[in-house]
Parts: sequence; C-alpha cells; structure tokens
Amino acid sequence: MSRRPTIRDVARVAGVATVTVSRVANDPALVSPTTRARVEQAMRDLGYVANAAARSMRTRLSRSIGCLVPDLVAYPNAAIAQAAERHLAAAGYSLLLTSSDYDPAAEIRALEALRTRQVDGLLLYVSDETDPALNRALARLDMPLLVLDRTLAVDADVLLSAHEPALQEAVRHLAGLGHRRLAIMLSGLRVRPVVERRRAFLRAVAEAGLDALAQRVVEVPPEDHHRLRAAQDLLAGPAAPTAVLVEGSRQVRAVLAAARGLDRSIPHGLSLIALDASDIATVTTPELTTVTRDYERIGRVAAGLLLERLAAPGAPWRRVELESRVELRGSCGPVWGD
Amino acid sequence: MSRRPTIRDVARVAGVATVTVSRVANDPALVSPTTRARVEQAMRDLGYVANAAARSMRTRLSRSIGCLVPDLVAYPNAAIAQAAERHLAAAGYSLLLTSSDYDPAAEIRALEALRTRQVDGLLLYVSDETDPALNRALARLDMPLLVLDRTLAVDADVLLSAHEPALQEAVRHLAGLGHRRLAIMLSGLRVRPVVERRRAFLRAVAEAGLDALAQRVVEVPPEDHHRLRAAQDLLAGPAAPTAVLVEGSRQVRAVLAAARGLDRSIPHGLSLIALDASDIATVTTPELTTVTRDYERIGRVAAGLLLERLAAPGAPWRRVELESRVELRGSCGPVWGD
DNA sequence: TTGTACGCGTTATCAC
DNA sequence: GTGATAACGCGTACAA
Repeated sequence: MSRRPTIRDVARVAGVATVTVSRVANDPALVSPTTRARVEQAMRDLGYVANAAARSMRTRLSRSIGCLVPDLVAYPNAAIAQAAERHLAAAGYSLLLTSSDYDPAAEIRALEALRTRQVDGLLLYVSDETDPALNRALARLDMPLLVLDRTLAVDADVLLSAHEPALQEAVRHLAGLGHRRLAIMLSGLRVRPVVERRRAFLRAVAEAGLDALAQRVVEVPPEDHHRLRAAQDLLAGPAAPTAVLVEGSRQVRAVLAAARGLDRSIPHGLSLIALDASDIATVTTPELTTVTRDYERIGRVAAGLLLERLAAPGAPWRRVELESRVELRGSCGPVWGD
Repeated sequence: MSRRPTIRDVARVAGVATVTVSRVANDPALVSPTTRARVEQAMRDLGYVANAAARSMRTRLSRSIGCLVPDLVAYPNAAIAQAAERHLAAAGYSLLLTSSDYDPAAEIRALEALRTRQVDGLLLYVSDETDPALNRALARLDMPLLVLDRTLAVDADVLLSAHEPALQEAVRHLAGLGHRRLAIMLSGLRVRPVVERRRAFLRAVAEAGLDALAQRVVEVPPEDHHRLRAAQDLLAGPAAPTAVLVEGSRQVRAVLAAARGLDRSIPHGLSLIALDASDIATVTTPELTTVTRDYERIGRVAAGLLLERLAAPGAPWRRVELESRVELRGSCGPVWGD
C-alpha cells in the first residue's frame, strides 16, 4: 500500500499549480475547460481522491454529522437513522453513528469522540433527559444540534412528534368500545415521548369520563425479564384493565405472551393498542391497532433541518412538530361481560 | 461560536511547549507527574479536545471505520451494525455508516466518500457480488477490508455464515414430517447467502429422496408488490408445495398474507420455515420455526477481525465461519391429506 | 524530562 | 484564468 496521490501529484502530472487542482475539485467554473479536462484526466489516471482531513483542517468543516441513538435495533430508530443518512449523503455529508444502549455515560463518551472528530452538527436522540452529567456535556457542545423528540435545555432546533392527539383518539376509541378500565405501559425512560404519552393518557381518560382510580400507568425498565413480569402483573386479577396501550414492540411482545399465558385472547379478552410497534403490527393475529408515525419522514426532516441550520447559522431556532396517527386493525374489540 | 482551543492554547496556559501537551494526550508516561497535572488542568479549563483532522493528517490514520450495508432497517443488518459499532467504539474507532438501499451505484458513491474520509478500514456488506462497476471500485480500494458473507474477488478477511448445515437440517425436518413438495423463496440478490441456500436446498431435497421436479426455487425482487404476488403464485394450485422455506421477514410477511388469503392455515395447510426472520418469529401465531444466526456475534467478530487486521497488516488473510441453527417452533406440521 | 523545527495535504488570500 | 505562498493543528525526529 503505497502513499496515496496528493493534490501535488495531480498538479505535476497535469502541468498546473496545486491551487488549480483544488479549484477543479471545488469550483470547476473558475477553471477553463481545457485545463480542467487535463486536470480531470490526471485525477483519473492517478486515482486521486481528496484528503478530507487536510481539507477539514483548512476549512474547519468536516462535512460529517454525528448521530446518537439509544438503540439501532429498535425499528423506529433504525428507520429514522437510515432516512437521515440518505438525506445527508445526498448533500455530501457522512454520518458518524453511535448507539448507546440507553446508557447516558456511553452517550457522554460518544459526544467526546464526535467533538474530537469535528463533526459539523449532531442529531441527538438521547436516552435520558434528566441525567445531569449528560446535560452538562450537552451544554458544553457549541455546535449545531438537532434534538429529536426530547425536552432539553439547550439552544437547538427541535423536531418533535405530536403524541397527544393520536393518543387521545386511541383512548376515545377504547372508551367508545365500552372499556372502563384502561392501562398504559410505558418505557421507564426519562424522555419526552413517555412524559407526553402519560399526560395525554391521563387527560384523555378524564375527558372520557372514566373513573380515575381505575386507570393505570405502568413504567417498565428496559430489561427483558422485567417486561414479561410487568405485563403479567398488570393483566392478572379481577380489577385488571380490559384494554391496554403498550409502548414499543418489545413490550408489546411481552404483553402478547402474558395474555396468552393468562388465557386472555385478543381482542375478546383484552383490547390492545400498540404505540410505535409498526414492525410487528401486521404480523400478529389479530393484527395490531397502533399509534404510529412516519419514521422515514422524521429522519428526512431532521437531516433537512440540520442542513438548513448549517447553511444559516444565525437563523432563529426552529421547533417542528410531526403528526402521529392511529391505524385501526383487529386488536381492539368491545368489552366483554364485566 | 469562537475558535476551539488548540494544543497551543493549552501549552500557553500550562506554561509548557506544545509537544508536551501532545505527549500528555498520547503517551502520558513520558511526562513528569507535576507538569502532566498542570497540562491536564489547562485542558479541562479550556475544554480542549484534540482535532482529529490534524492528528489524522500527521499520522495518516483516521481511527474511523466505514461500514456499508444494504438496508439498516432489516433486523439482522441493524443488529450486526450495532454490535460492530459498540466493539469499534470501545477500541477508539468511530463508525461511518452508509446504507445503499440495495443499489450498487449508491455503494460505489459511498466507497468514494469513505475513501475521501480516509477510513482506516471497511466493513463490507455489499448488495450485489456480480456488479462489474462495484467490483472495479472494490479492487481499487487498497485498504483493509472485512467482507461479510459475500464471495468477492478481493484480498480481504472474510466472515461467513455456514448456511448449508442448518438448511439441510430444516429440509430433513420437513421431509420427516412427510412433506414431498417443498419450495424455497429467496431474495433475488446476487449474494452468497442466496447462492448457498439455493445449493443447500437442492442438495438436501436430493438427499432426502424427494422428486427433483416437484421442488421449487423462487427468487423474488425486493419490491414489495412483487413479494405478495410471488407468494400467491407459489401457494396456489393443486401442485403447490406443502412446505416452504422463506428468506427474510419481509418475504415471510408476504407468505403469511398469501396463505391467509388462500385459506391455507399454518401449520395444517402449510408448513413454514423462516430464514433470518427472528424479529417476527415469536410474535406470529403459530410462532415460526426459523433458521437463524447470532447477529450480535457476527457484528462483534467482524469488528474484531478488522481491528486485528489493522494491528497486523501483514498477517495472512483469515476466513472465519459462524454457525446457523434451526429453532423449532410451531409453524411446521405433518403433511395433510394429499 | 522538555523543547525546537518541520511537514502532513489542502484551501484562502493576494498577486499577476 | 492562473499561480505563489501561507496557514490550518498536530506529531515526530532530533537536540538540549
């Protein structure tokens, strides 16, 4: 593996100055067609590619974006990250992707690494809004940030999902089917979607005139053995809810397993609405009514907002909200007996 | 946003030469404890982080790895990429992730971008082994490559999955249940897993003594509207297979939908084995018998092999094979009537 | 143990 | 339209 050809090698072969080669690469209009052709030929002959490190040193721009997600395997995160990557790549940016496994300490380490790497901006999907050390690290950051569906005390553009309207619609749907005892199972993460959904649920059950004492909010730690146990605890007993809203396909799996174990068939013995679980919604029997979002669009818009910010650093902060929607399928039915 | 502090700023504040700061960052043992403490204090005070571009320019090493996957949303790919990222991050490497949407032209563009960015190595999961332009681009690459389950004519370390034994076991399982007409639905991609699985299937049905003319191999283009149609075509008619092996959870979805439409219940009217579809295997009714792999391990081992290669550029090429296994669940049953 | 001097490959600036 | 020159921030050879 010999040394890569540099801009100087190209210049020598083409019989021009290095600056001319640079211009051919960056602003071809400034170079006459004939010399441009000569330079391009030399580039091809040598297999020249510019050295991004040197370029970045000169311009103080790396043309790369860092992205921090808690878990790439979760379908919504993967879809968002992939869409963002596509959009950024089309604009000439590379994506440095890190996944933290829901560990704020890992996120702090990742932020450090991304800072070292001089990323031009950050797509931030942090796993804990309340972690003090993480918040301190974020405050020190001093680069364009795009915050994804989180409530953070930083100056940044923010892309949110509107969780309340669709959740309210979902609760009304269940109330309309006669359900009087509802529950919502949320991840135990301290992040905006959980906060919003909890509040929306409580508001919606109140508006539907349901007895507040009969409604339950359960928060489940992300470890798998907690999931099943929490689902079993919730669904057992005479005062168990007749309908549940469940966040995330991992927890939905646990609820399906618990319902099977307790002989509560869906939808006759239990109505189920899945939040953000479209990866499995059409493959269960019955299929799952869900509250879902256009993840591909979220990724695209997030990347677009960040790119706009890079182009206009002084513009006022933006706060964009994208809708959620209810998709009716077969997992909800009228309440039985009681 | 003012200029980031440089090594010189730190040196000035600490009252030492820049080279001493550099040593504190890279080889602290070379510096006396007292000056080291002074330098570290100055680093903290200024919020100094090294500039990776400048470092990379000096050392010709970027401490970053490129990764090329066809589709991040597919569960196996996401799991592999995430595991690789974790492993690389622990070793101080960042991951530049690109997803190509199964488009070799996009992969060529991504390779160009990653070359410009001076990645130290590449995790290669290409979408078409036979594309001439892509093969030419790969041949020009001249950096450590780790090839994931592909047959490519490049000098590189290779991490493969053993597809044949588990597929053979799966076919024997079906034959043992009395099935005499089998089919395998594969993606239309020109990649090693498809080649291996096709061959393994044909060999296994021959060994099981099944009539070769009654066995079918179907290759489905990746577009969703083809998937359902292909499944319907396969499952309709009197000579339709009584058992199918189906690659990938997207195609499994299509087969489930087609089977429902044709009133072929699983497993009584159709036995089904899913290849690489563990994301939905335990959520269907009945649950799916699968041929699966340890994706997390694949990502970890791939990253490890690449790191070893970076540490020992002259070592002989390695070719590692990881097992697949059959997981028996409820989607296969004895053949009915006939 | 610490410091001086230089160059990595590129682009900005200014001159022609 | 083209070129000469300096500078970006860091690590390394060598010197003290």
